[in-house]
Amino acid sequence: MAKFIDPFCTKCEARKDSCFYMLQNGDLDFLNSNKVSTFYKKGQTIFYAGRTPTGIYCLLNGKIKLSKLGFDGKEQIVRFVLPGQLLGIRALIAKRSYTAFATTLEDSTVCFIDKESFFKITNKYPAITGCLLSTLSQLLQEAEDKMTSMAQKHVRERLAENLLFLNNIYKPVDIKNSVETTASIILPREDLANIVGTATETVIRLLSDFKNEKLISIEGRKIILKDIAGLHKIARL
DNA sequence: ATGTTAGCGTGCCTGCCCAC
DNA sequence: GTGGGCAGGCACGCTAACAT
Repeated sequence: MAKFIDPFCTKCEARKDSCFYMLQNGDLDFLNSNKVSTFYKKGQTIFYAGRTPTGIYCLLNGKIKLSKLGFDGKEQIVRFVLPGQLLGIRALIAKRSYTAFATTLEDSTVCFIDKESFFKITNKYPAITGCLLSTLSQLLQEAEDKMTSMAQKHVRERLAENLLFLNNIYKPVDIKNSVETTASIILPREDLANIVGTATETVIRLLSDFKNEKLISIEGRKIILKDIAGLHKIARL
């Protein structure tokens, strides 16, 4: 279980994965004195759709899901946020309200930087703006891929695709670059269904099929991928 | 130790889409 | 029009985790 830690930005492990990696010591001190670190327990909401952003959030440790509610009140998970990634950047830059809910998937520590301080830093470092543009482009690419997948793939294919995606999310940092190594995915079936865009029962049935086909193993709530190549084939990747 | 709750798994039924 | 496949929804039972 994650513990609350409030490091100086100079010592922040997550910073090397963020757009703030190029900041010099003086500016790190400035960032450090203008950030507020908050510890959230699993399942807590960081911000709600409709709220006006007053700054940005940077995830220090833990995992966060960004989700939207459909017309019928059904949740759709649109993205995961990992340590070092920024949260709420699109709404802040677009000067719009948040369009999604941010909820912790596990105990997490989040740093909040008010928008004045954030824009002061980005104005001084054009490279950060470049990094943000790159990040937003990547998010757009992912959204387009997801849209295509939802429109053209069957639930079975989408589930395989998302299991492979989650495998990367849940990999420990030290084996992150290993293609074949698998992780234990610990996510409620309901959340999995909300990512795939289907019903919980359908996910349970398909997971059971995958298990019988020896593509995965299930230990309680843990899902472990056994046949990465097989899942790739099903997902048509 | 016991009761409660949340999550998981399964069966059954229904609706939609497509091929014939 | 009909049958088959796919997917969703509802109901129910089981189990593990949690609270008292």
